[in-house]
Amino acid sequence: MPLDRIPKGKVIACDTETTGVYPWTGARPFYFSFCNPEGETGRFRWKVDPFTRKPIPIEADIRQMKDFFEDERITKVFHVSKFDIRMLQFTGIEVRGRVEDTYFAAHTLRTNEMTHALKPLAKKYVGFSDADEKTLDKEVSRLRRKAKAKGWNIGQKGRDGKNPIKTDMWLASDEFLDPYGCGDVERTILLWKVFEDALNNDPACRKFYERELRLQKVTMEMEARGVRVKHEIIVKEIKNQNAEIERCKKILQKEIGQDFNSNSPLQVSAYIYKTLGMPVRHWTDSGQPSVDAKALQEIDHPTVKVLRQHNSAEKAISNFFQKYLDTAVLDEEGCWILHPDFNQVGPATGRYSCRNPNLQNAANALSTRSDIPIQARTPFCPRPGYVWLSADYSGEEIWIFADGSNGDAMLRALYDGRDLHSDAARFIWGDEQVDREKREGRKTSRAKAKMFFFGILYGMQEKSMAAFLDCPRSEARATLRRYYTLYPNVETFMDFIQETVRRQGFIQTAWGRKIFVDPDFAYKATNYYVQGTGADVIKDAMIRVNAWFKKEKLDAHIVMTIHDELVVEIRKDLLTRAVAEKIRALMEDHGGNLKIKKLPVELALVTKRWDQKEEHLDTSKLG
DNA sequence: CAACTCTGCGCC
DNA sequence: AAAGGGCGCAGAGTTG
Repeated sequence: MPLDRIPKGKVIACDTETTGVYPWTGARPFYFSFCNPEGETGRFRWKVDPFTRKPIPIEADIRQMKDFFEDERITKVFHVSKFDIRMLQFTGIEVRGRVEDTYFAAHTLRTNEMTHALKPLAKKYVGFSDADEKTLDKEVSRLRRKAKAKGWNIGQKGRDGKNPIKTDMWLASDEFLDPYGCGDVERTILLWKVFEDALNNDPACRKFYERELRLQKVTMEMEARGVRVKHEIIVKEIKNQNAEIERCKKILQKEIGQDFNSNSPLQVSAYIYKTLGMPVRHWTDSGQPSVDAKALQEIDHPTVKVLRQHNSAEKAISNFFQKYLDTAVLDEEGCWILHPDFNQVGPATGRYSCRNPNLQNAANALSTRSDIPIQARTPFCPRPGYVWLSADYSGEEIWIFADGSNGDAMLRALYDGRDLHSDAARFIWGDEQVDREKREGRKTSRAKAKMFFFGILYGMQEKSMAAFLDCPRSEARATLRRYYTLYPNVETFMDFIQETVRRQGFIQTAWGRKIFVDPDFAYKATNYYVQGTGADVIKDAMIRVNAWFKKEKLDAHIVMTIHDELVVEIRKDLLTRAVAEKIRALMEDHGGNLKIKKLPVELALVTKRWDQKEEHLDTSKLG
């Protein structure tokens, strides 16, 4: 049985159970558990009002927890500390002193772990059974049905898309909840013992673990600040897209059938390949005839065009605008704000990922390759009195590639400010073709050369390359050879990286951070190097930029991080030339981890709406 | 009903 | 032998 207090110790694992995952709309903790290295557990449990879902705090517990969490001498260990620290903040409890995080540790030590969730990790590394979760899940499912009948306010699906069972643990009795709640802190402390040793034995690894801990403060500020969206624009966009859906639906029902569902790949496939009798040219991974955009684009048929317009409109609503509407919250100033959930160590490469909503994939009609573009950035805008400075590393991948591979020709071209993809297009397909396209206002060859580079980087094989270039394999091979002649480092670097993976099972970014790669998938490793190094670049930059804002007490805030881009919200009158250039310089400085002098950063300005970004900001025009 | 896979698609 | 990398999201369809 857990104690009704916090066990003694210098290092304590902590966890909270909550009424939801989204504190911005009222989710709060109602269960707080603790475990010391000796395995003694303790917990506080508060009642939850079944109609408001609000936990009823006990003042004495809060006082005890404040004494504990504010005590700088005690190390607190969490699994995904960001979540618990924020939940505690919303309860009026500040977490001070050293924080350790088994989630960060797991990811830093083994980037290729199947999952970094607490229960599977504990099962794998310390043999801790995960049976308690299933037992509790079953009980909560049962109680949810009873609660529903009583008219209680039980968790709805939505917002996070997660199982609402996880948000209704407050329904369970101690008998069911304690083994689970205290199980998690027991797992955490056991895992920490293992991971702490591992980190101590690997100082290089610890360096990156420490960086994640420092970066988390930046992440939490970024999320708390959030991103403003205009509610009325979202509503208007949904209305417009709905009208488009209705228009398309009428045509599709008339042409194909009353109950035709264009969201069903199965039904679309039947229509395209059976009813219309089109030849199958594209296949899905599992060998089914594909009806993706690429396949449909090749079919010149009026109804198919309507089908694609319909799907685009549906996606605009479901994937973007509806999600924004569902997750936006009203702040004190009357602005609608999105508070996304950034994951610092989601991707295996060390990049950030983002969800609820994902701000890293907001459709941008200006840069999309689709011929039916979605414009999802229209509702995004700076807060009143602020502007956005959008700073992105221009051509980051190719700079990192050239740097890592010591590509003389590539570096020379980059330093000369040449357009590498244009050069490559000329080299591969000839001046005549490129010049002709230029006169006709097209950039087909250049775009193809760019895709060619990324294809190589992503490990594209000859077969796909031939399909991409629409030529026989022999010709694709010849084209690749010519590309290698222009940039010899591409071939040697790819070979070197893949050989490294086969030999040692991991690669190292320019920062020296290890990324583990399955030797059977060595072709992925070159991209891992570039993507992973890019992650190192922006993570260091975020820490520097944020620290400088703090030091200068500047009313400026990072609001988004999009792989090679930072969006900074800054009070309008503070965005001077000096400030803009300082941000640029802080980002361009790679701390000597690259051989090149700097990674060039381009600045852009957003004053009204994200989709009306003014590119190539000339900072000399600022005050 | 919840959890899973498959398909497709937006971004870098 | 075969493979274009990394994500999050939603809907359809299946499974238990």
